[in-house]
Amino acid sequence: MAKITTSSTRASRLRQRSLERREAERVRLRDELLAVAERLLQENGYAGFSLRQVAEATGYTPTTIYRYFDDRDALLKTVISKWFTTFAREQEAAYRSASSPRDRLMAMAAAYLRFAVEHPAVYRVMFLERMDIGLLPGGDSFEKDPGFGVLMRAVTELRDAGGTGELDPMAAAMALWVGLHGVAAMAVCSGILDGIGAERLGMLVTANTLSGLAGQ
Amino acid sequence: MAKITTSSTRASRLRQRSLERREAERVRLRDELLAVAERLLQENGYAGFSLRQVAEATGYTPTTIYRYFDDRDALLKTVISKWFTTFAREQEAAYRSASSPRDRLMAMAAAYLRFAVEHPAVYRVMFLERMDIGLLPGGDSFEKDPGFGVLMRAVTELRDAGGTGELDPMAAAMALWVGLHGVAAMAVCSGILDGIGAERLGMLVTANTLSGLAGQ
DNA sequence: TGACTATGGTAACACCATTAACCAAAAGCG
DNA sequence: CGCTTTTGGTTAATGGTGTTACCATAGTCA
Repeated sequence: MAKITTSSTRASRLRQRSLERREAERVRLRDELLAVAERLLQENGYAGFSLRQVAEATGYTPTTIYRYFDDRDALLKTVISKWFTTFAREQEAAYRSASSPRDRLMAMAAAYLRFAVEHPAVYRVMFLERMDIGLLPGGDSFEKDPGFGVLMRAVTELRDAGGTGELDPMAAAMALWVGLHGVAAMAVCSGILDGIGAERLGMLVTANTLSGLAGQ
Repeated sequence: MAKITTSSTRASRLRQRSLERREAERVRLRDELLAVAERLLQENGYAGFSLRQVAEATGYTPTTIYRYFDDRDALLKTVISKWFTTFAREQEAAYRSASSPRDRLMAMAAAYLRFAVEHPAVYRVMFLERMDIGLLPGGDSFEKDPGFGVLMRAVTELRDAGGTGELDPMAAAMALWVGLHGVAAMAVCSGILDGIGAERLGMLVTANTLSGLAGQ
């Protein structure tokens, strides 16, 4: 009886280890697929990122990817969602880097453009080419996104300090955002801003918008 | 002698007519290809517009299109260049619709957003997805584009009226444009602005930028 | 051991742009 | 008129894409 029990637990331990190895290998391959997909996306852009290339780079066949992701969009979505987290973290860091509402917003604007300029292909997918992917809460609840939640917080503080008159914080935040988005879109889509400097123009636009809001 | 001459001119006239018919048929088919390509682009967007579909819709084979255009990009470029002309005409009309620099810029902003909202797929290709296509003069000479030339004119007039301080008109025009572009990009890429109203936000952003510029 | 499942691969379908080879008809010309 | 060349279309093929159905092997577990 004791012998049988021992043997049984030993077998179950072996089985357990095997399961763990399998599971570890599974997440390892999944992570590798994600890493390769991210690299290809940054190198070749959205259009130049294909399942076949991901498969080729990892030494598997394209169909294998379907064991780990529903389809191309699901893979892309997983890659991009990590970037949304990074984006939010950087915005929060910029928020904390200053104390006055105005300085905070200027720091966040600088961080916003830095993100776009440093990761142009990623920015394109996030905010231009695949905005439909649904990682940004749409409609009137987009402030639920962590990255824009901190923007809303800063803008609300600015209003409480009397910096936006009676204007709806949502509208004020939008006004600030679209200016940055315009600069960023220009920067990542064309060379038009190369000579001007996206950061410089972004600071000008943001400062303008802030003083415009102050006059409301 | 006279007879021969007559016969010769008659033959040459027939030949001339034949040439004209051929030429007319050639431009007709070319125009049909352009019209179908434009329609498909507006219906399906840039990604969903293919030579095969254009060929299918016109009753020809895909290869025939290569007799009239170098490749897919050349066809797209021809379609889009007509839209740049339309865009410039609308901007000029907006410019003429008001008399003061400020009113002119507000009217142009409204026209800009109307263009984007009414032709979202076209706007996307022109200013987001295929800005590389080279129809906008790049670098520091982008004011050579007719549509932005009139913007530069209006901004220069605004400066002469004391509306932008000593700020470079180019920078001021950029500041105005990127705000609109941000709103437009948001409008054509997502439903985020559906509840807010792109035109309303665009007017707010433009008014903000103008009052910000006035404080320079 | 035998059934079941998980994870890979193969082959195929349906698209896509692009190119080469080809062919009929028209144009040009002696 | 008859010959050659050019024009305007075709078919066939190359190489790329996402995606699916099916198969084989190996591991899990009764």
